[in-house]
Amino acid sequence: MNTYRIGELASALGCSVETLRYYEREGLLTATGRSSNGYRFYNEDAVRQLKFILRAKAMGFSLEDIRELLAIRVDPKAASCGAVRNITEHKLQWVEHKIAELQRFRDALQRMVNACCGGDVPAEHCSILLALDDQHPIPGNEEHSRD
Amino acid sequence: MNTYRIGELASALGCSVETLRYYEREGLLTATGRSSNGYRFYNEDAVRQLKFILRAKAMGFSLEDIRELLAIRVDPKAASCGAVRNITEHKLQWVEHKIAELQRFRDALQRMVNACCGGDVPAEHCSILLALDDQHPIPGNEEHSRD
DNA sequence: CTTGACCCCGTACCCCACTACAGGGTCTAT
DNA sequence: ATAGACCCTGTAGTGGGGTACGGGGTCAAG
Repeated sequence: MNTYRIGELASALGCSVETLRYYEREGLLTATGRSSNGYRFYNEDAVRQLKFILRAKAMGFSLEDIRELLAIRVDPKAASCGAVRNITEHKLQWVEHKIAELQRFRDALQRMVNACCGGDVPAEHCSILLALDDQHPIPGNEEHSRD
Repeated sequence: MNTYRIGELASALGCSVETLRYYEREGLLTATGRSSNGYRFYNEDAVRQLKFILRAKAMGFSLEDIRELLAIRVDPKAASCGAVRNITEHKLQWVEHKIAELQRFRDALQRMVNACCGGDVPAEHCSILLALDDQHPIPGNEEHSRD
């Protein structure tokens, strides 16, 4: 099985060497091992784990969140499939909650954009500014907005 | 016109006195004036501006975004409605991107849960890493999972 | 006239997720 | 044998968005 040195891994997945060492300190990604010269090395499993971390981060998860998500991978032989499913179901609900939250943001922003003429017109009556002022709620803001 | 002291304003709108002083340092909300004793006071305009800031923050705008929006709000004749919409649309796209990624993740978790026997079996195949790894989709779960 | 709530300013500190050194060791090519 | 790329550790700094603290002034009630 081929292995990677820290710099190879970093450039392969587009993060910095310092970030990898930081993740190791934070317990998110421990190197597969050390060569006799003390250099870290990483195998394909580590590569996959790092991919996971970077993706999760791009989704807006904090490193703390990611630490928890990684824990789902509890040493697979020791844990029962049922236990893992419980954790996963719990996380699933949590992710759905996050999605719902973001969708509310999106809907509010969308309503503002829709209501805005967006032209070269002076922004005196800009409906976005008005919406943020909450003087005149944008139509549809309260009526049928069951998310 | 009635005015508020910093503590009154803070408790009225639910932020801390320190935050208000911080916003002043950051140029987001300057007090209407100072009394003879040096105390800041705020009028209704300031109250509305703070409401604006807090709502925008709740929408997910950064203080930097808000600084821009405020500049427009304060002098709406000088700015076009389109400029305001640009900022908002940009944020909107960002949020939509996050939602899409989260949904992908949710689907992966869902597939994991569905594929899991949930029994007392060792969890060797229940890896969240596998679930997110496009190279190794959970068998039989790629066909009808278009949300 | 003291007590306590409120305000002032300045500075330092917090968390998060890095990023940047400094000072050293290792490996490979020339 | 030396240059240059790479690696190590440890510590310090960054930026965003505040929060806490120390030392002091102000003001109304008792």
